[in-house]
Amino acid sequence: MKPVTLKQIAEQLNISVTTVSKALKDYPDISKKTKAMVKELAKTLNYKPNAFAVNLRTKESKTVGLIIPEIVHHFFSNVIKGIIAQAEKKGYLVIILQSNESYELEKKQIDLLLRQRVDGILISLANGSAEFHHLNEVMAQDKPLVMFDKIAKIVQCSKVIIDDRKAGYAATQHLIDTGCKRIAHFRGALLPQNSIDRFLGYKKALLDNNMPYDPSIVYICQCGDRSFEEGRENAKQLLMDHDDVDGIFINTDLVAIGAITEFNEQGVKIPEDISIVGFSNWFMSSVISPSLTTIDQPGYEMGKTAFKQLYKEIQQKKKNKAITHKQIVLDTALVKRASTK
Amino acid sequence: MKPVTLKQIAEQLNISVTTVSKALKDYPDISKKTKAMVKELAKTLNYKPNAFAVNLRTKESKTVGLIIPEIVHHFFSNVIKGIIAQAEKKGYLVIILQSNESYELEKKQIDLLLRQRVDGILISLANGSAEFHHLNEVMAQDKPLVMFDKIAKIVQCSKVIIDDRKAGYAATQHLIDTGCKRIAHFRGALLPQNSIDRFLGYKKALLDNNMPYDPSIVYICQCGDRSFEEGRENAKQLLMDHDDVDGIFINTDLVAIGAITEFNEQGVKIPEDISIVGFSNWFMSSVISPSLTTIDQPGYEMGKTAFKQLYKEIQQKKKNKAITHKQIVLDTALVKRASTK
DNA sequence: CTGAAAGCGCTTACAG
DNA sequence: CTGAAAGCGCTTACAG
Repeated sequence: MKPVTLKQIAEQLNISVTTVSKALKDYPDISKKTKAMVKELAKTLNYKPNAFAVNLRTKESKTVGLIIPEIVHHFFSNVIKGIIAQAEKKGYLVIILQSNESYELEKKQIDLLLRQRVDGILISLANGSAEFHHLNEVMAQDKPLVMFDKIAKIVQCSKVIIDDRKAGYAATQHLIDTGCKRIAHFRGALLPQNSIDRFLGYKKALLDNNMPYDPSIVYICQCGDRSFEEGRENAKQLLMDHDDVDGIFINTDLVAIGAITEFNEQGVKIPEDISIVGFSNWFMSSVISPSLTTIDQPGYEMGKTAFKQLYKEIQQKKKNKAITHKQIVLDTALVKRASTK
Repeated sequence: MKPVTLKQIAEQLNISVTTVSKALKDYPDISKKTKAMVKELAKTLNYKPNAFAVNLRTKESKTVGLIIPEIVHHFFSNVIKGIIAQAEKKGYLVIILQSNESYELEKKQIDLLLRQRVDGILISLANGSAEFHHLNEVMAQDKPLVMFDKIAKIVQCSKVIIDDRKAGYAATQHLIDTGCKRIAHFRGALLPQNSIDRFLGYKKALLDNNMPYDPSIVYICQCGDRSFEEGRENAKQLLMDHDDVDGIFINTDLVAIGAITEFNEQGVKIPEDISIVGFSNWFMSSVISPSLTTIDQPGYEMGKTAFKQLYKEIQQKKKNKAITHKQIVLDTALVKRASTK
């Protein structure tokens, strides 16, 4: 059974396609009688407008694209949920693509979305992305672009982020306040702005408290698929190289959970021997033992906010107004649990 | 900057739109010279075909819809990942919608996807869905539909599932094999087929082992947003009502983790006082303490398989062949950990 | 209040 | 080897 078209309705009713179209959209210049007649038949025939045809005419797809590094991820799946919820409210559909932390894929996916003529794009960058020509291309086409969480400062578009530096500072300060004397850091990969900023917050907190910054107790993890294993490995290495460390600020909860698992197995007491602060407040951080002190990062809200901003820019563009970029910083909060004193 | 069209390329080259279109698609009846010329200019101008126009002509959208009860969910996010990965391989985009376990929303979303003229739909049902007219409508339009995980037996379409009854049986048998004498069950909501089947597997294992089935130690949870809390509440109730229970088979890991948390707090020893088997093998089940024995449910593979089947049916439809429905059952495995003896 | 006509950007059967 | 023409299903400015 092929979908019903306006033409079929028009023919059955012996009126023009124009009138049918206008009647369904409640144009004021159509008689009540005609409207009622058309609407009834449309309902009976289960008419659904062909989105392609509408889009082609109106140059609007009511669809946005979302590129995200990883879907199986507590934080990002909350962001997705927020975006989809907000998009649905405004009558938009969301096409989701996973970049797998690959710059090449990300580039290809931007191209796919542009072909698809989405009305706007939401993106959280892959770790590997250090070159942004593909993003500038989006903007060159006057297509609204909003970055969130993993952003590039240099790209001129709206951004929704948290203050990673401040949050990293708060996490480290908490370790200091609870008596830690030698604090290590498991940082994220080198490129992403947020792992840089969390690290800088860590460093600043140390210096502000007259504690020496020692690069030999800063460990790196890629925070991809192997986050949990990286946490274990770094913890193991740390115990071997620096058994005087009594606190660690860890870039991501999943890495922190790996570290906790390793410490538990080796009989290192948390927080007595070593205190740990994570980052992101994944659900599982509240149920492991000891439960993890961490920084709460509002994923759902970030998704909602990012879509709202994108929507605003889409509207601006529709009205031929200049698109105004905005940087929105969401609040984070330290969640104290059992992994710190 | 507006997107470049075929017409613009044609004008610049002083040839027809037809020729440009054919050249870009490597039709054999276009000269090599023309092809080279067209392709070069297309590249320079950064030409991207307008998907709406193509779709309108070809009646294909190269897009599929996915409706899922919940996105922030270890199992489902793995399914999504599998679907997207497979879709990308075949050049398809995926529009994701979350039904929030609501039948009304699900119905509305099916309608949205049909308007969008997606080439096919993948769905895992909301708990509340007991009426399937919206799904039959999809099939009435000859639109391929594949259900996965949360299915309705009565709907005539392809399905990708696990054998929940067998898995529930295996989980319960494991409790029996490890010495449990009185085994409770925390089942899922009443409607979904898989919570029914897991329950039936539990029941059959009891009977096959000459153990009495006692409905008073079967607790229900909705397994929605409040899974964790439901696990705690049920565990608390169980301790009050039936302190002779020494084993529980729990419908979902997240509920089981709630129960474990409650037992830990109340000083009930796992597995000495009570053994627990969960279902789904969420990542966090391996890191909590005690780690949770559970049934591994292959989410990523389920997503891949579901898309593959959908793709097959889309191809069949394109060739005007009859669509052949298939029920695919994926393997599960018991993962033994510390919550059972 | 109604409708003929143009056009969105493509594809493809057909003619030459 | 190339191109004119029709058409996919809509929307909307315009005429009557």
